[in-house]
Amino acid sequence: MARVVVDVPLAHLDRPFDYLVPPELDEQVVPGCRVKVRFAGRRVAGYVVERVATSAHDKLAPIATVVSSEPVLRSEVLALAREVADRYAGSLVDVLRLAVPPRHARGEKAPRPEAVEIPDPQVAPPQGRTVWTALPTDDVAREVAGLAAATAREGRGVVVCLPDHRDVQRWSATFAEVLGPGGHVELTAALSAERRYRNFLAAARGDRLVVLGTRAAAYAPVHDLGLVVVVDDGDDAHAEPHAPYPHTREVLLLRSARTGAAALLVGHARSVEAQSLVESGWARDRSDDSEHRRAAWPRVEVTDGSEAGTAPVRLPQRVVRLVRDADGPVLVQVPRRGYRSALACQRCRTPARCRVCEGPLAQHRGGADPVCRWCGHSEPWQCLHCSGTVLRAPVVGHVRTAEEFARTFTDREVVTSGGDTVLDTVDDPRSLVLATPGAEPPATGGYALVVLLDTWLTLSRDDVRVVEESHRRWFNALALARPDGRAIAVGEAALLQGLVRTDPVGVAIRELADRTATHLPPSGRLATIDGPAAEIEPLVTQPWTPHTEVLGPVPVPVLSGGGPPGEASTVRLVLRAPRSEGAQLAAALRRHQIERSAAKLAPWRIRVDPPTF
DNA sequence: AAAACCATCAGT
DNA sequence: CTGATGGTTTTC
Repeated sequence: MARVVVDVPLAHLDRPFDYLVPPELDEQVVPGCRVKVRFAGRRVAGYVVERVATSAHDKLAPIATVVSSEPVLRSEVLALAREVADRYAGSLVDVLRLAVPPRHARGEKAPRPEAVEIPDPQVAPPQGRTVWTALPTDDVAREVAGLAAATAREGRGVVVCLPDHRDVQRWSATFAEVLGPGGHVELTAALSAERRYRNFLAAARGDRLVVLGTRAAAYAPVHDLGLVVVVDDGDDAHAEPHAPYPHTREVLLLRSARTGAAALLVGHARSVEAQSLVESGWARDRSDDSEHRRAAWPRVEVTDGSEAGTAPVRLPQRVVRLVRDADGPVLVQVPRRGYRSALACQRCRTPARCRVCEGPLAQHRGGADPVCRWCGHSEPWQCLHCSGTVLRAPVVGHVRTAEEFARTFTDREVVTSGGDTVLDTVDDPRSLVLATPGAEPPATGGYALVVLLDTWLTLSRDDVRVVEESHRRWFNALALARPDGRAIAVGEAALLQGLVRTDPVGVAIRELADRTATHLPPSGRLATIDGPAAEIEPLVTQPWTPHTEVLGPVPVPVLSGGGPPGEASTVRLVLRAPRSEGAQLAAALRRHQIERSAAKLAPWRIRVDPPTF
């Protein structure tokens, strides 16, 4: 007999089913292989998870066919996927869809790659768990490649996850240098189906020990895992957009915990989650003191854009002067337009928060009382700081930034990077690059000057993570400056102290304290449930866990491409629980989904610890 | 989408 | 009590 996980998404069928193995298939049915079975009259795909001698069930159906004997679902990955599904109140097969790429027959038949010898990097394999907040002068890719080489030379596997495939390509070049040709494989969705499956199999078969990839690579079936690395874990590309919405950092931390593999979170900025791991003692802190930081980061100055006797301008004279004086490429970071901005006090610019739950406020019609986006509470607003009663919603006009810059700096080669035209690198010293956050191309030798425009606009985003996320973007841009480079930010100095001191850890410490005070992740556990108002409203009185606090329901902002028009309105419930009750909360959410799927009702959309909400 | 399950009821 | 019937539930 064989225990089979069937590929059906229904929550109440999220468990293995037993099947008879016909004698002629006996040798082919191995744990981890793909099979087809008859399930409720239908032929469905499945994975064999175990061969067993007995079953609690008496009338077993036979396995219909073996798709392939290739064991693509290793037991370590299966256990990880189960843990991820439980943590996020989702189904195992939903996680397996992320973990195991589609089969490609040609890729499976292709000859296996030859064994290679990895050069000795002359460093010890890493141990324990580390949060490394790197300086611009650190060659992070090369150092991580060295750690990977040291681990692989001991016969142990390595998984390195980067935000997007552009980063993977850059790092891959460095890995090829350090580990030699064939020392590692890439695993990203940008690869062809065949290439992706071949690389996956190279890891699954133990032919390659080092995997470099994007979020799906977190489940790479490398043998004897020895090291997991998450690069720039604050980047929202690490958050999986498909149910159950797992985050690469959490997946790899779970994996490190269950296998005992060393773990490294590295980036130029520090996420509050990383800081929380340091403060709880779970991970070691690797960061630099202010003296080393001053030497390695560019000097940052702030200008508020106010010229003598005039209103603040977008491109202050001080910035124009620095750009004119810069002898080398210049990077100008321009925040993307189209953010939903948070409401703030017109007079003192203090962000407007709900008096009941500290949630962000939204104003649906001008002049109407603001409504809390978390708990729905509404009342006339008054600023807690200055008692002002007028709210402002920062709005930015349509500015043709590139044209404006080309006119101002006629001796510069003005280029843009962002949206669907992202530059890989820049090497003309006359270049002035206008880039949106995350799309900044590295310049050969580094930038002479980095300009951060409109920091007030970046900071006005309506999002719990604004401060953390803004600083992450700024530090990543600043890290592209050359060692003697300079930087200038246009904004309010009082709000940019962490930036001026180039102190990513300080920013993370303050933000984490803030999260702790409001019982938000990572200090607390948070979940959101989206569903039809009639179904969600009764949940308000539900006893979730002893200390779960229920906020809302509130209308779901905008469901882009969601349900058919005219469908009953969707609302969102927000649940806040202590971290210690996280598993209990996820289990309670899961029980609702099971009940619903058994009753043939559409599942609710449930997110546990969403990066933003 | 088939099979198993279950309640109901006519006919003994 | 049995067997036929039809709707519901389960899904190995």
